Amino acid sequence: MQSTFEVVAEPTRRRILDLLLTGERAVGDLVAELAMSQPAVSRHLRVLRDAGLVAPRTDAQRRLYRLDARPLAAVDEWLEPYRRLWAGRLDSLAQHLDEMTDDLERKDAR
Amino acid sequence: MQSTFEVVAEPTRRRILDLLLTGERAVGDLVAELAMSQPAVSRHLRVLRDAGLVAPRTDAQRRLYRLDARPLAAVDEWLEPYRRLWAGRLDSLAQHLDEMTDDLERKDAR
DNA sequence: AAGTTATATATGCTGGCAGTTATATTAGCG
DNA sequence: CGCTAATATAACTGCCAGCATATATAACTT
Repeated sequence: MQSTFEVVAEPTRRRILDLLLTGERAVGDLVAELAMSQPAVSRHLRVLRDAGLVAPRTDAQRRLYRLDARPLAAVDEWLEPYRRLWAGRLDSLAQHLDEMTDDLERKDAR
Repeated sequence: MQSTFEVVAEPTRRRILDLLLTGERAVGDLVAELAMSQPAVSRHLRVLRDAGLVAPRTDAQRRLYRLDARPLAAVDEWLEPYRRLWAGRLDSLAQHLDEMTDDLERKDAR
């Protein structure tokens, strides 16, 4: 099994996720929008499914895939310490403190 | 040339970036911390350099590499529309509005 | 039940990536 | 100037990812 990073590194797979942002789609629809064979798309969907990033729903012969963004939180978390490095330096400390406050609130909410 | 996504998908390269978070390091230091041959590490550094994620500074025979996180902003931006999907739904709209306000402020600052 | 539609899996090919060892390069040192 | 140290590049190898074609599976249609 691949990490979320590797799964999302593939351009076509990112494209698929972007398409699913607007709502669920059948495999055929995706094939039409990506210039690629149906098996290739099904394979990418398999990888995305194994990573927990998409989930299929049966509708007659079609499989409608919907997005599940939760695994992407891992990427976001890895990015966290870098974020304040590319942001303006002066307000980075304030931003950091804001984020920590957010974290605490989130923990309280659970 | 690889995209920032692909560059960062490689676990060893992420590890290198993580190590550089605490400050610049010589190649030899990195080799010591990663269980890997020196040429392998130099190769990863080449990829990271080409991606603009690290930059070397000469110190006698050694090359000290420092982090440059700016290219990671592209990853962060791609992540943006997904972020509110894994966040709690109820406050996601407010969060979205906050982010848009931040964007405006950032534009003003430029 | 046979035919059709929609998707998944099998198979084979190919290119590129990450690792190794060997060698080149560059800088300091006696 | 020869020698050592530190890093980069070259050459080779094994492997895996992504693609296409061919085939299997599943569901609907008549």
